[in-house]
Amino acid sequence: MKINIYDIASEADTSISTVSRYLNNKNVRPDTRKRIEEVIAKYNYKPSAIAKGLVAHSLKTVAVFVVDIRMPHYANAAYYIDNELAKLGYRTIICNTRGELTTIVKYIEEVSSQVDGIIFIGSVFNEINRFPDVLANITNIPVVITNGKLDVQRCKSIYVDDEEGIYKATKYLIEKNKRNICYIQYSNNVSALKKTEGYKKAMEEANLPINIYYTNDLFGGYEVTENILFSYKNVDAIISGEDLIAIGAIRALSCHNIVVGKDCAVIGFNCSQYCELSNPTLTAIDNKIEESSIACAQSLKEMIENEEFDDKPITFNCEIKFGESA
Amino acid sequence: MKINIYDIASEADTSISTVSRYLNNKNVRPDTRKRIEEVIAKYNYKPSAIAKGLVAHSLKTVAVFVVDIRMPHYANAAYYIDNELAKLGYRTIICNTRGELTTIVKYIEEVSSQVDGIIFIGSVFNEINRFPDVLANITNIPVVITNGKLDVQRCKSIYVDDEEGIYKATKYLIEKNKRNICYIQYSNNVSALKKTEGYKKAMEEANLPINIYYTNDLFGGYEVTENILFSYKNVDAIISGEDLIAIGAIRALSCHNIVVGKDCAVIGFNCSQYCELSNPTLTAIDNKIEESSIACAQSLKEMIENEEFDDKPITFNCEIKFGESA
DNA sequence: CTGAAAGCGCTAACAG
DNA sequence: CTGTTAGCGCTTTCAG
Repeated sequence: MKINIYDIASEADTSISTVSRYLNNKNVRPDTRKRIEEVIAKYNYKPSAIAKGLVAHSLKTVAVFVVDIRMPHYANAAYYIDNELAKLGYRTIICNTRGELTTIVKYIEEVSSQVDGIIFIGSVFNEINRFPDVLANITNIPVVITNGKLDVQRCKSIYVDDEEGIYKATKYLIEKNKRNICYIQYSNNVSALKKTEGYKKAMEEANLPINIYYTNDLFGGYEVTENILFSYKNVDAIISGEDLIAIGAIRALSCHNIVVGKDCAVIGFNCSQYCELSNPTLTAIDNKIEESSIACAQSLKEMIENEEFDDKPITFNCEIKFGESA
Repeated sequence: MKINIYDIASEADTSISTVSRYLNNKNVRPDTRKRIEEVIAKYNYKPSAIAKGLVAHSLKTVAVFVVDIRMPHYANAAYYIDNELAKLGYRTIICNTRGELTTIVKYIEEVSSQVDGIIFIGSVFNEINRFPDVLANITNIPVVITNGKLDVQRCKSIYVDDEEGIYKATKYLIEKNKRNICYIQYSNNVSALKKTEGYKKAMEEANLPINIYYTNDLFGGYEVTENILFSYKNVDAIISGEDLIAIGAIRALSCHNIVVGKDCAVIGFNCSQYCELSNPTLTAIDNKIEESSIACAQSLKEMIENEEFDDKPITFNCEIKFGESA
């Protein structure tokens, strides 16, 4: 039933090498070419990418590890990476790990012998360094990681200066005469901690009180803000390391009849599309997802195709993108 | 440099078949097993998934076609599908097509000879039927499509009754004494048109005026609603076939000091996580993304692993999930 | 321009 | 339990 290159060759009365040449756009005499074309059309033959892959030692496929594709940050990253990789001739396998070590390990084991390289999005994946036997799986292929560094031969790091981003945001609020600025930390990976440091640094420099709240729930901004309003009544600004938390904060403030942007400023992080849908629209730190994602894809392609690569990390700086909330 | 099964066999002083048996957890005498294990560990050997795939005629990989992974609906679908497929032993290749025919064609050609099956999310992909030569690419593998049917041998359809969903929502508003209900149609694929039909049907049955507005911009809800407020001042309810449009509508209404949920009701569609972040929270049609996505994954697995399959379409019905906006 | 033959790394009879 | 052998479907020398 399944047609292969031998079938085509015999029916077109030529050799498999000639069919192979035809398939790879090499020189084939017009009449031979015509016969091959007819047989291929007749049987609707498609060469096996797997067999091709065995010879080429590559399926032109890359795995992208994210925490959860439903979160706008990862969805954006996956979108831009897939887009860029497609241009560069690679397919994208998506791995939703939920940040769970067991899931990460399972995906790495399954995928590492099938892909040409791996992109890890997010500092959670630094955890892998603690498990040498897991690391061993990716020792043969190039990897790119954002906001981190893996202890393997061929690893490229793409950094986004999260700390500086939140520092900038905090400074901005201080300049706008905000004095009671709270920070809501979401999760506790390396990036989350750095962001918190940025807040602390700016507040300390200005000799202002530090007030940090925590949540691990992406939709927990509302609840945390209710706590803030209860425990820190004169709050006049809230910053969060994640847009969705900030949007939750806006909702809570509005429910308490606090005019967001005036009575209390709010700044988010990631600059996801939802900033524009928030009411009022959210001011947020733009952490250059598109640029950094494209850099991930391009760097990995370089590493896959050349033994040598520039292992100097790439760093992107954040900017504030203004909405109505601050 | 690259180690293969021959290297392991010779260094462990046994045959490749024995190594193969070891790798596939078959019976191997303890001492032989031990030698093999040592050599494998020494060289950090990982069997090639590609070579395995060539023999098995399968890489245990599935392609999922979406319009844009950044849209919550597709992100959710991709998440649940990846999750379910992972449980079933398959990897997920993601294809962001933006709904562009050329991109769809390109991805199909690249991917069809590499994957065990394809899942198409969304009625846009019905367009493929118009191009027999594209269809020819997927004639050898099983496909699953939501809200559509492709003219290939092995196609399973998973439907979500969008029309009924919007019909239900409209009826509900009518029962709540809303009389000037507008509908905002987003994009114009089969599903979008069906939703509009659901609205029309309910309005006609109740002898109420039909007012349909259009946008192709996922973030265009704000603008359209401004138009509505200008041209149809006594509007008392807005329904949209997409949550983000509805959230934009809420924003516009609020800006005009119209109390959403009281003066004007708003109902969205998809029941994405952002319903809860909206201010006020959005009432929306739950179109069972999790259930239908799992059904996609399971159906495709059945089709991949069995020549026979139940080609009866599966249909899911929508429910209203209440927030504060209606 | 074309064909024969070797090989990519693994699995699966088959005979021992 | 183990080794030999023949593929899986393609690319790539190397002669012709």
